[in-house]
Amino acid sequence: MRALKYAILGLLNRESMTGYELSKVFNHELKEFWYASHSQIYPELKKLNEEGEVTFDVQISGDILETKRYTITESGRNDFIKWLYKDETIQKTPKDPFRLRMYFAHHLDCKARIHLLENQKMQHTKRLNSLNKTMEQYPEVPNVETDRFGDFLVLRGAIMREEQTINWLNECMSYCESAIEKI
Amino acid sequence: MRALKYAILGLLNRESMTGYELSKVFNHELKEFWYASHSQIYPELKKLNEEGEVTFDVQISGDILETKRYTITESGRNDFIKWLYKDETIQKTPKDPFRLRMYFAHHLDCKARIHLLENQKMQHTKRLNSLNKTMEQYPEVPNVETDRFGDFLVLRGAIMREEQTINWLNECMSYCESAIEKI
DNA sequence: TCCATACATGTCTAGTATTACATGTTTATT
DNA sequence: AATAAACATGTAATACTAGACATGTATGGA
Repeated sequence: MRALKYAILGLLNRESMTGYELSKVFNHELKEFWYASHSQIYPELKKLNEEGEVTFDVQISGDILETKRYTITESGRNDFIKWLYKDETIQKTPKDPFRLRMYFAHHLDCKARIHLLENQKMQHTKRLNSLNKTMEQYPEVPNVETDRFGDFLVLRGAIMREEQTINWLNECMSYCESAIEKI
Repeated sequence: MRALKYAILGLLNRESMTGYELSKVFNHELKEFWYASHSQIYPELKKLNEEGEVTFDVQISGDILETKRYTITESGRNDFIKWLYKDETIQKTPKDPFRLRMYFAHHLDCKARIHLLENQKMQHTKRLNSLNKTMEQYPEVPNVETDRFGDFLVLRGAIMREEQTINWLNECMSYCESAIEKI
């Protein structure tokens, strides 16, 4: 599948970047649907270069610090566009360790369960707030032809995902609470 | 983290099972939040046995076919319960290759984009229908003390997740369609 | 001038996961 | 009697990912 390959090609297709810059993008703008650490990015760039998908120029920052600025090649661009059009089977539902825990939750007393749920809710709420903050940059739907449109779509998706998760957590808590009241 | 370890221990804590049976559970009941293929399960069972978390009895099905029925040990049960109570940091948002694709979608014309979105929607709708079918087994919320309660919670979560995904796909399509109308 | 933070690039190891390889039995249907 | 599908258990090769290890430069503030 090599999703990382296409993620990198897609970004380089916007503009030439260094490995370090790619790394920052993965851990900020893209982090709601893809991410990679520098220990994955540097080897992948090396491989893409060997495959002729990207080239690089060595530049000097300051006095001696070398940086490699990578640029997508024609072949890389073709591969990227081909990948973009591919219809795909939906992925398996992603693994979720918290849901695994809740699946076995009847071994916990209700209080412990609610505590775990509250903890999750707090963290998801934090994430949602931060996403909503980012959304303020988009007072209206960006033009479909710009790359800001893609940003906007996945940001909307991330917000909806967090809201839905919080709804689920609330529902779980209310079930547990109504069980306590029955006693 | 070893989530697979605890998933297996949790299931064996319900009842003794063979590797083959575990494999079926992972690919059916648990598949909305965890899964594993037999090539992961058999080595993990071997390891858990070496660690003293599970024991097994060899049984004969039919004339000569040997099957190993695994049982959780006291130590395994303790480890499992300890894991169950652990508060945890929420995981990173799961990677999603389709959202990655949508992020770069402005390179696609609107028709192609809608086609991809429709394809996703169809598949998620199918999954949602099948989940709703499963939900028919639960005409009411099961008792909190039973393991059916956990089943029910994660099933509700899976349904909400699919509904939300479909909402997002619809929203994406409507943005694309309104862009076509403008022309 | 010192120090902290950010910039910048890489490798290595361990853990996790997927797919293919490999083998054989049992049961139900035709 | 033949065949297909399900039962049953494993290993090997490959891929992916995270975290630690390793090294050094540049910049801005105290």
